[in-house]
Amino acid sequence: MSYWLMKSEPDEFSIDDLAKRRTEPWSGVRNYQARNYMRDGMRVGDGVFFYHSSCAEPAIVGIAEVSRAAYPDPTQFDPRSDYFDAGSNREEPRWLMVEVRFKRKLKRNITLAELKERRELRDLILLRPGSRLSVSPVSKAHWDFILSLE
DNA sequence: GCCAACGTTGGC
DNA sequence: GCCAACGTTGGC
Repeated sequence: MSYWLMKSEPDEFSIDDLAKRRTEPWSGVRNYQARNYMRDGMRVGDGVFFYHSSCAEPAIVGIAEVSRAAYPDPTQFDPRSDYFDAGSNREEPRWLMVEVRFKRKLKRNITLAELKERRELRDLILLRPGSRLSVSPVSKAHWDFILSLE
């Protein structure tokens, strides 16, 4: 079992939205590294930290799990979608997505500021300078440590 | 293959 | 809204 962190802007899709929907196709990832993590790494049942980005208080706010492994993201084929990619095609889809299922909200939000204070987390990909990956791996040690902060 | 220009991300 | 960091694009 592996662990991951996925970013979402709460104005677009928040942990409360996921709680209501129960499961959500994670469409719109248009970064090759993030796609490769989904394709090569993410398996059904993997743990996911749900992170709120681009907001007043960036933080890990909840836990989800992978409920479906990578499959082609249909929005790449839809000319009306913001995520349309004219360079992709159905025979060889360029972009993939996974589906995630809500597990629970954290008892309290663990803020980016707090994560940065913890020496134990200095290698967390989220905290690497300039890291903008919307999907990134989390080691079991980091996963367990972050949960211990809850 | 290089690299400048451009667009995006995301914290602040 | 600013801007640093990064990825992508496209001319050469």
